Amino acid sequence: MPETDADPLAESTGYALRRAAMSMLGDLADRLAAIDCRISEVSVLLLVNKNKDITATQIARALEIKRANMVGLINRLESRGLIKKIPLDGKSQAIVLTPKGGRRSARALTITQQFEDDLIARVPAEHRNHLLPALRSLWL
Amino acid sequence: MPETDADPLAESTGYALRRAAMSMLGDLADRLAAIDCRISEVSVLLLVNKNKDITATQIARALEIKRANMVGLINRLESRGLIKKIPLDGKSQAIVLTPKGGRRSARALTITQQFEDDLIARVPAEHRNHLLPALRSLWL
DNA sequence: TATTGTTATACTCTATAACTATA
DNA sequence: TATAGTTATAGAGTATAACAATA
Repeated sequence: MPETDADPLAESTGYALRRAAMSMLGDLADRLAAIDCRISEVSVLLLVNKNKDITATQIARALEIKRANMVGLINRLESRGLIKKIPLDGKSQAIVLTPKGGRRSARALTITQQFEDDLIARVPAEHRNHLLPALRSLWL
Repeated sequence: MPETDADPLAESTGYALRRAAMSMLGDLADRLAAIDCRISEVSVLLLVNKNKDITATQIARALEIKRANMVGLINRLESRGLIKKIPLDGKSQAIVLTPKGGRRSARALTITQQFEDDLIARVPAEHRNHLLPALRSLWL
């Protein structure tokens, strides 16, 4: 059976970057299904946990999510009782974790840290310490 | 002005991988707009150019695209006169480049090779040779 | 029976434009 | 004037289930 010749994609760092990211995101999404959360939702929970009285706009800037797309994300977390909104003034509102959200955030942190350990363990030792700096150099 | 504390995301290889891939894909998509092609379309053109009489199902396997999602992709390329379908038997059909598709594929290759060079150039020299093998180890 | 191509459908993520109210 | 939150909308990628025709 003749295999397809994937060149020049096979030698492409860009293509490998996309495939590695897709693979990684699929794995992480599967693990986060255990706490009924999407990757984007967990990103918000962890960020809110670390930053008291952060606003939706600040979250959007930190995660490079468009403000318009924060609305559904925040509302979904709020409707599940994981976060609540607290008015800071007439215009801004802080996003804070509820007790339930705090517990969910803690579980999310456990899962993501284990995920991170497993991810790094798959990289051969001689390349391991180069990966994060290399990725950061591409992270405009 | 207090900045947001993005930890633990800031130290996460998984997060950096996602951000690097998103940044890279955005850059590439911008460059491919010059030849009015999406990234997925160019992937198909380059693959078809390298593999004579490849079928849509084989393309789908090589690029890890679901067969159902190949239909629109192939039809869009066909309606623009870049590829044509040639029956192999009553069930399978080869996807081949038209002359116009061949020229488009050549331009796509020039753009993607320049893109690749620019991408690699952004990685500090001491990490450069480690990136591709590290990514491949994560590419399940 | 398994495979190819296809239709239909749905969900996620991303993106822009424009509106309201407030700083 | 600029910013925060929001609405509406659209495009792109990805996913599954199911079907007809053919190997």
